[in-house]
Amino acid sequence: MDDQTRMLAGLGGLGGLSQADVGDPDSVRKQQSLGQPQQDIGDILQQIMAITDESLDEAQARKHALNCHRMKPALFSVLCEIKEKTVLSIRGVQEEDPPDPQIMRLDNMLLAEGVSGPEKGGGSAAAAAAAAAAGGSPNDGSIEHSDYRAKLAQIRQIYHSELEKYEQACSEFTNHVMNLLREQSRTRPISPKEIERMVAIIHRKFSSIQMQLKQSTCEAVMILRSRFLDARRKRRNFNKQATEVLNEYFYSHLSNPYPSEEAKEELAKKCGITVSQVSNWFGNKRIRYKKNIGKFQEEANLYAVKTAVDAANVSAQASQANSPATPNSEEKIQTISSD
DNA sequence: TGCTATGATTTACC
DNA sequence: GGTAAATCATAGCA
Repeated sequence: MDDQTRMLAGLGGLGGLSQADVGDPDSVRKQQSLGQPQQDIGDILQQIMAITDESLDEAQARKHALNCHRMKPALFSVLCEIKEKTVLSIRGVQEEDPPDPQIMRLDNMLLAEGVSGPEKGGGSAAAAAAAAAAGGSPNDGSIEHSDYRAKLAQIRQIYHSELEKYEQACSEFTNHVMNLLREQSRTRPISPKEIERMVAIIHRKFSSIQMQLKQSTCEAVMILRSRFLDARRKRRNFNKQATEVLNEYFYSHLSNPYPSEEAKEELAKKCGITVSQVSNWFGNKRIRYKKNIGKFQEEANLYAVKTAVDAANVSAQASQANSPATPNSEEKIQTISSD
């Protein structure tokens, strides 16, 4: 059974028009002359099928006549219904697509990096996280931090402007297609559902372009991040005073050169570096000292002397402080208790 | 420019 | 999670 015959068979409910009636033009004309309502439909269909054999002018005139025919809306409604049933049975399953996991991943990443979603300081959280991961000094962090934020803001701006362009193009194309289909629905049966389906197809096509945009934005953020981290990686020697403070602690605790967390914090504060830098320094120092004690002997002696001198100075100050004019702590306790 | 010193990172171990 | 050991990468100097 071909398409036309199938469609005509489906029209059985509309006035009891039989396939034989429709298939035979003579029979249609005969019935038309009898004034039966089904003859109208048969005639219309016959004219539709014959339209391709006619000249353009004839066809236009015929089209106009058909458009104005009183039975046209009913016929199109039935044709739409049949079309809907056949199309839905084929495509219905494909339409309920779950959200694309890749798009979801990209969305989550762009949101976490502060590129999409509400603006929250141009991704300062990400910058701070990157800085923390690098364990960089708090002193030089601000310049690179603001640089990172500026670059991220630039990416964000490009992303949003491209997204806007994409949405505009998508909506323009959708409107164009919808208008076209509405226009065509005057001459061929197109249901609103079919238009909706077409819109969904267009959106699916455009979403693949959107995914490419999201993907390239993610790549740009990744490159920026790695560059930012690489920049933090650049080594800068600690200043002389900081190295001296660290060495003093190291050589005065040579039997156990493992500063506690509190000591590390204290040293970090004194040297103007981070606790993790203090840990790195002690880690490097321990292993390098152990590997080549001979080389570090001179340095060790130097700091031993320095420590001894400092200790002597402290004790001299203490003994001065403990002179009869000022009572020592034991005497203080006694004084307090006697009160 | 090559060498050494040194801060940072990585990997494995406890 | 802290540390040892190896390694990387760069600053600084002759």
